[in-house]
Amino acid sequence: MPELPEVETVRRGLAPAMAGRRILAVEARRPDLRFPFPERFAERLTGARVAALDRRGKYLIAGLDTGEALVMHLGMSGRFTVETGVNALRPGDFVRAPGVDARHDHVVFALEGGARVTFNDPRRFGFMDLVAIAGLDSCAHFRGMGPEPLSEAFDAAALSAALAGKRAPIKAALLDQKVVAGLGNIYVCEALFRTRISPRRLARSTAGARAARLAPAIKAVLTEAIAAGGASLKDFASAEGGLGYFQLDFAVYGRDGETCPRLGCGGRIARFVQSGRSSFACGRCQR
DNA sequence: AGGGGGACCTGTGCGC
DNA sequence: TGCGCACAGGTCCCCC
Repeated sequence: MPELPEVETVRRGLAPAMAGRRILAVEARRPDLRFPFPERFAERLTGARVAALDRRGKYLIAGLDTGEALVMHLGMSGRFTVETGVNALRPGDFVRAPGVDARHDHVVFALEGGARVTFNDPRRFGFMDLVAIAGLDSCAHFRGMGPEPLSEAFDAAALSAALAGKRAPIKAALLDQKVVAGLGNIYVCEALFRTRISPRRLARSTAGARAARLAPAIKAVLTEAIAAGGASLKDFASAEGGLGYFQLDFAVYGRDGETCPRLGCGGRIARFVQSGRSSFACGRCQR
């Protein structure tokens, strides 16, 4: 479920249970997710205090007082469940989010303060890693990663410079985490719709005026999505239901065949495949 | 060197 | 009801 807004929503849901707390126990129920867990994964985490829970792009970063950071990625299907007051629960009281199959509970953290945090990931495209905080920015996960789209560093000039000269379609360029961090298939489609740019347009032809429209549109669509995710945080914290991902009203994503929502356009939303992934766009108003 | 396509997994929904 | 196929929010690796 994870593009930047979803990961940020997860971060906000996990922070109260994890930030400032000591990790009392860790259980990794299999040797790997997408990648093998780091050596002595559980031992290196046990007893460590989580200083803060941060996010970079689609990654969650739990900085520890051991000098290491727990780096987590949700992949396509990763999700966390938080149960608070576990000590008060009796056997059988376990509350599970609908649609979450316990067979795919791969990592369980017991936190000081009584919370139990469970990572569930059916497809196992997610992963966890332990990285020295001193070398975090230059580690394999973050080296070369583009700016945070909601930071001041990401503006029209920065985006324009990153797109200049690129022969790839703008769709592919915006999915490239080196151009800007955190965008995925949904929000790229949505940002391109808002700016009336065709996903097929070559990135280099969007440098300049179109990039100047894109940068603020990307910030807006992400900000709105985070606000919508935040609305369902209560559900998340109580481990009931998902994050309201599909409660969000996307203008074009998943709306193949529908009439373009742009007032007065009258075009039709088409689905087509670019570099193996679905794009959704209006053929009339997006150029 | 940059970019496209396949691989990695499991689950779900659809048409037949 | 059952089967096969297409498809799903991401990233890495290989090959051109």
